[in-house]
Amino acid sequence: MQFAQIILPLNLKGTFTYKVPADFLDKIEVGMRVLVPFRGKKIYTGIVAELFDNFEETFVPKEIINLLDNQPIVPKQQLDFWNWLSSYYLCNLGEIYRLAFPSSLKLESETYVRLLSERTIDWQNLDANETYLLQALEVRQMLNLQEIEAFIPKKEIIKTINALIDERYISVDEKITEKYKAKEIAYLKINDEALVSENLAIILLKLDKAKKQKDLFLSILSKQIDNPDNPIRKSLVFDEGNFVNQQLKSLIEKGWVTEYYLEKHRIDSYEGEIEEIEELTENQKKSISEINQAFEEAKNVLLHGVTSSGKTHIYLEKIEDCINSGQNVLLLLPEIALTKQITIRLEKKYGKKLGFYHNKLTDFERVEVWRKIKKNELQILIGTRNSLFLPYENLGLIIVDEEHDSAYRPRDQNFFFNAKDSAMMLAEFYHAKLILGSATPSLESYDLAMKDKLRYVSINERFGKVDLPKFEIIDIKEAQNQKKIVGNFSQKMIDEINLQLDQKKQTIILHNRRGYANVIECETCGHVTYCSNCDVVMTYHKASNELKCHYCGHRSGKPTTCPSCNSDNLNTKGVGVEQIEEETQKIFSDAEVDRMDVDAMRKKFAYEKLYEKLENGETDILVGTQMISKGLDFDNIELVAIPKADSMIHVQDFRAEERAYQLITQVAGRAGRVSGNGKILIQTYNPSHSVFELIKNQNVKEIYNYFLDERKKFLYPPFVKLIMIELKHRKEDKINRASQFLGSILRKYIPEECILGPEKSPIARLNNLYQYQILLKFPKNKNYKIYKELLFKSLDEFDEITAYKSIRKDIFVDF
DNA sequence: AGCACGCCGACT
DNA sequence: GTCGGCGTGCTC
Repeated sequence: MQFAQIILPLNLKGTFTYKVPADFLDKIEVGMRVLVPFRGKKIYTGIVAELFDNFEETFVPKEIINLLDNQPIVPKQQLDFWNWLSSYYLCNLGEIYRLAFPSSLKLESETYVRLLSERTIDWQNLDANETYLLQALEVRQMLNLQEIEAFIPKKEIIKTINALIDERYISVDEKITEKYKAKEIAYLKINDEALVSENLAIILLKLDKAKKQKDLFLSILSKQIDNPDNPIRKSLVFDEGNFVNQQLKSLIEKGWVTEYYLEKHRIDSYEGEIEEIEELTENQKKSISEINQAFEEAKNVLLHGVTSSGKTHIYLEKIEDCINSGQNVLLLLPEIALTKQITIRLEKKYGKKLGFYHNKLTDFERVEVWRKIKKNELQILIGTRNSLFLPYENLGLIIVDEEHDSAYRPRDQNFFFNAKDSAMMLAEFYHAKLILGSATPSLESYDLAMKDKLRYVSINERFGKVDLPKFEIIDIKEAQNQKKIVGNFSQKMIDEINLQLDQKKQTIILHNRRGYANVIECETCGHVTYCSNCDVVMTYHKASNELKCHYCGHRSGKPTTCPSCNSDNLNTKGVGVEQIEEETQKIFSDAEVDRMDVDAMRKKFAYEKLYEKLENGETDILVGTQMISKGLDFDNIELVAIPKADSMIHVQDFRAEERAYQLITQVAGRAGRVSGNGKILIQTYNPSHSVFELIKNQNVKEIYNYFLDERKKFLYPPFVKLIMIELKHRKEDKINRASQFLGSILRKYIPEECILGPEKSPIARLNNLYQYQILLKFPKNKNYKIYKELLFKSLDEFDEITAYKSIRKDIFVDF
């Protein structure tokens, strides 16, 4: 194979062709890393995507500089997966590669500047920057751009370097440096021949003159004799005896002691005792056998288990099965931080065979996990969506916990993909089994399960037959009419919370809106403050006494008078969680009230502190946003109150009701986990709204059928496939024209009824970029592929207009 | 993506 | 007059 298609870590379409030099012909394989030149001298680490012989020379390909691996680092299954992602989500392979690899595995050449000696420097004719640079280079022969930045302003660097190149004082080169360094720890040992007793006696005699050296020698010796199999840490010996390197050095020079290094793994593994899992209940056993049945039929599973039904136990059992059959497991979680329980359990059982992979790891830690997976040293990997890209060799089972969670499809980073759906494809490429688990499955998964494309396994009873929480709807309008209301709380809700306080039980109040008030409005002229970067009203945060934009993070001080008319008649509109907290504090003045939202949790250890308070029963009432629906498993919570449930429904998003259902049900799951006395109070102006009625009855089938009917009626997933194209640019007229143009291209190929827009995005400007969007509703049959091809074609046609190249284009498939 | 090349405004 | 802005073009 003479030629190779290489994936580069750049957001460019397709792959690039390189020639394989003769030395590598018999070594190179698909999936290996190579160093290739790209655009002048720059060198990148690419991935071999394909090898082939006949190449029609329409251009002269460059040669591969070096082969970095002895064996493929990206398994075949992963490359298939990348290709699928690229075509399904319309993103470039380079973007996927960038996301998949820790950056230390993607060596990139660095530009550095070198002093040439061929001319004597004429210092008179140099400007200040040129003088600085040359002086610096006289001290250190080579400097990289970052180092130069320390003493020359960023803007002037290029100019300075170019001027000096012209004068032939310096030259510019590219250098590749290995970034990853194993963390090494120094150990000491007495050499074998020194240990022979007659030698030992002589040594000790000789050391009589050097007291400190003798002490050091003896200190090492005693440790080595006490524990011959344990390596002796140098730092430990030094700390104990206050030794210094010079003393060690002379012992080494005399050939009595050796200093050696061992690689330390940055990630500490669990070293405690290993524990067996508990016995399963009848219900759980039944689910297991249903799952086994499904696996035998080569079907994947949707495990729909009410909160605290013990889904985790079932995962553990299936993980065990998979490992016993000699294969490995990937357990995906929406976010690693909040899911302690399963981790602890698995850690106790699998110890060092368990690995973690998530965004909080440093790059080097990621590399270590990569290597361990590659070497097949881990049997279980627990991780967030990025762990889909690890180089598994022997994957037998993928579990996606909380499969409905929107953290699997974040909209604001990289290219868009849904980790849950991607996991299903990955499982297919590996011929691995898959379990999606949730107490509130996404409608899409539920629909698949009803069609038996996923096997539906449900557990509708809590672990230990604990009763499920009861739901009650409070008509706030009626309460208002009867004047039985304080602020946002009906008397009924207040009474119920007081009842809990009397019994020393804890209460959760859910209000899913950050800040104190949505807006500060001038009552005189109607002025409201908009974010300077976005087309969004700033939210008032009382706790920090400022206005915040929840979209770009912009902050500004709280105005005391109207910025427009100077009136001091300012009023707040729209209730945020801070205000609910304030009211709660006022109404239940003796209770300890805490708030849990992104703003309150920003401080270091805020979460840990709050968690402890809750655990110790110090907190009586916890007020929070959707954050409180995750990971708070406390036995003493019995009441969940939702004073303004309507705010969750009145969001313009076709998933709003589904999300409201999921959020309420998830929070409800926190109540009465042990006692079975859980109670959920939902306050609303629309007590007869179908969603609330359905939630109250908790009839899963009815709820999902209702959602499905709605989606069918208004043509939304799972009945159609949605693709959103979002165009962004600093100039509104440009983006307007461009999106109209893209719309017209699309209409040329695709039927009118499939295309909505272009129109301004609900947030017309974000971070100073104007946004327009086009929504595509494609049929969910064989035509989907055809339409998608046509979409490809349209986008290509759009890209040909050079004037629109600077427009940012984000594509959200199945968003 | 990023980097070079090329054509128009505000300054020594 | 220049410096530097960013629109445009290209990368195997």
